[in-house]
Amino acid sequence: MAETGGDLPEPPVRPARRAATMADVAQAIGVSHQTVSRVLNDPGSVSPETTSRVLQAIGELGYRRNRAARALATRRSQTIGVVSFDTTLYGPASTLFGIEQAAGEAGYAVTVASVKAMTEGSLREAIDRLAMHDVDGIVLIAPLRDTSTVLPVLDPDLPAVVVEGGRAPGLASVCVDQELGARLVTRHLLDRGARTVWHVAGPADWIEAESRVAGWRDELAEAGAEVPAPLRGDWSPPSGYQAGRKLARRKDVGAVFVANDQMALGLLRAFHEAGLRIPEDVLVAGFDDVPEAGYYTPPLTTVRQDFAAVGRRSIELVLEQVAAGRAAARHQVVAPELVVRQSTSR
Amino acid sequence: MAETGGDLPEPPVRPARRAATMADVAQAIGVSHQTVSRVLNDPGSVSPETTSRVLQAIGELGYRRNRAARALATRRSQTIGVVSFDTTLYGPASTLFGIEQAAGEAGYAVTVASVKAMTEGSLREAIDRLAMHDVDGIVLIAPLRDTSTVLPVLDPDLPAVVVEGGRAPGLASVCVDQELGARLVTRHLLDRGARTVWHVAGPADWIEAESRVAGWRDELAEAGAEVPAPLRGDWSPPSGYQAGRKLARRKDVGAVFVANDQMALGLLRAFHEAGLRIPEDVLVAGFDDVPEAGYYTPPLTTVRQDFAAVGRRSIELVLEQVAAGRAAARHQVVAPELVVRQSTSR
DNA sequence: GACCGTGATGTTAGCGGTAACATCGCCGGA
DNA sequence: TCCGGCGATGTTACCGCTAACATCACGGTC
Repeated sequence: MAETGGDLPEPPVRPARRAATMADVAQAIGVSHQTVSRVLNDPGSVSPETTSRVLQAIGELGYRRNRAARALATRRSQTIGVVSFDTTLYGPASTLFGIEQAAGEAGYAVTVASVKAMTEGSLREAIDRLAMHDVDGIVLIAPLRDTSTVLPVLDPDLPAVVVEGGRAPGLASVCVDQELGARLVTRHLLDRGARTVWHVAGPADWIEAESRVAGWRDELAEAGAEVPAPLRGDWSPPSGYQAGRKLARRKDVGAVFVANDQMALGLLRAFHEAGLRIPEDVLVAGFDDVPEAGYYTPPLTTVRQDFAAVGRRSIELVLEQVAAGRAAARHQVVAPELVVRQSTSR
Repeated sequence: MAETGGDLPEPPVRPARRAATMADVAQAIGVSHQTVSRVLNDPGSVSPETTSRVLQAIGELGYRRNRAARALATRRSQTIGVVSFDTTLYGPASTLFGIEQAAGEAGYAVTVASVKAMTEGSLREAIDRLAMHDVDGIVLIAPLRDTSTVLPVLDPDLPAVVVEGGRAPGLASVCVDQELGARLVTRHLLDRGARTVWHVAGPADWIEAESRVAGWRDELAEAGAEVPAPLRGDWSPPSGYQAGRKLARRKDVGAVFVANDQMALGLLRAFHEAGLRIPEDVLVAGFDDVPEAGYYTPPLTTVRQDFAAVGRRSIELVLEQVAAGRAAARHQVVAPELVVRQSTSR
């Protein structure tokens, strides 16, 4: 996309004083700037005596690398771009935190572009904003089932990892094993005496939601239990509340698996208002293990996702591609963990 | 702080092909690269005919600005650094989201450095990581009362804004009016018939916590009500739970103002376990208005903070300083809003 | 007709670094 | 003793852009 005048802000006033450069360090001790560069980047190629003189001068002059110059010379920015859906939600916020920690440890900066809707248009706009900052790679937290919105907006030459998304040809990806998590919690509810398990699912176009539906459905089928039609939510507490009101009107609901903890909270609210006791009357379980889940009324059984591990793995994969100079369609899966609390303990 | 060899990752393989440059665009239509630069940065200084030829060539060649070169030439990176405490918490995550949106609209990238503890050491490390990326300004989400940990780590020449922090000489800042929020909710509880209001406060060294204590205390004093000693939490649900257990043992607790919604959730849990009914037996209110607060059992009265506005104001202030080339110790206050729900409706 | 000012565009240099090629001295082998 | 190789360091050029200075043509005024 071409930029035109007016898109960027006016370059502001230059800083009052400039920092020491390699040329300054070199001149101070009578070596070439190339020698200073070698000390920092290829230390074995400089004699120990010269190396220590250079390091001392660096310390005395307060020299600090100039990222812009290095990026220009190497054509690399040491920056990873992250495109994410709503980062005030616990899952994306936690994944982003993990990404930022892992990137920092690898010496990379993280630039974030958030999108409000996972449409091709808003993804393209976010990726264009990142491309303007010459990121070396992209981590795309795009939990959509349909990767047809993702592939057209990615530059095939730019290293990329999709997190919690569908398997796309040629793309690396990291995800938590959603189906396994759903199976674990469904099995748990059946083991606690439920004849079948109702399900409040996430949005139909989210691959996480679909995987959880698949895991719940498969586990029920394998147990020979009836498979009721799932209800649909949008991850928010109000949508869980509405689903809870519907389920509360039925007489045959003994257990509910809710696709995330926030909707589970809404559902608990609705059941409470309808006079249902958890877990005496209905077993309830969620997914995610948000920090508050242990303090719901009652404390919620849930499936814990290791978002920090997801963040670390995605940085590992994207930097592997950056270092190799080419894409690598590797796929990594992080295991979930069932956390049993009072909402299923009767 | 001087960098030495080994601190940065090995510069990776260069991209396979290089993007079009201004020189390419210029050569394609027979003008100078300076003319191309003028079209993008000073459009009024080039004739309309030449301007349209340049823009067409830019589109055809897929020219995209090179940020590193421009940063080197102007000594500006168009990047704002954000230092924040735990960005998986709702407040910091929401503020960060607001900052990222506002910066994007102003044509700036945001680079984030998260810290786990608000100590001088970890703040310095985070700011050093940002300085390595030559940020043009810093937004420091540092809700500590004692700015003595903040001032030593900030470069006086680097534009900075402190968010939710103490007033420090020479620093710009943005905050929500915490005292006002605390007064509003305390007044509300008194108006609902409480003879006095107990308080579960945040950590003693957080300025938000102290401001909320001050607002609660002042409102009680003005109402001629007894001022009980506040209990201390650390913002987490478990700490609210412990406070709730202590309060539940007393016979004289008719209303509690909890310093955030997560601790309020824990306190509600403890009261429930002790057989106390909210709001029949005790009125309970929180602070923040997290999205789940409306679905607590019962739905929680709380004080809503406009984190998005905080984010926008902080970007406005930091970019004002960047443009002016000097610090401006302006201070902006965002008003809170009382949200009344069932936990105080009897 | 000459001269001066101004708008439009071109030329040159530098921002701070890395990479490629050059130079020099020393050491070992013939 | 001479020559070649290699380690350590220096020199030059370039990365892509902006800024400062230069050039040219045209129009207006004297």
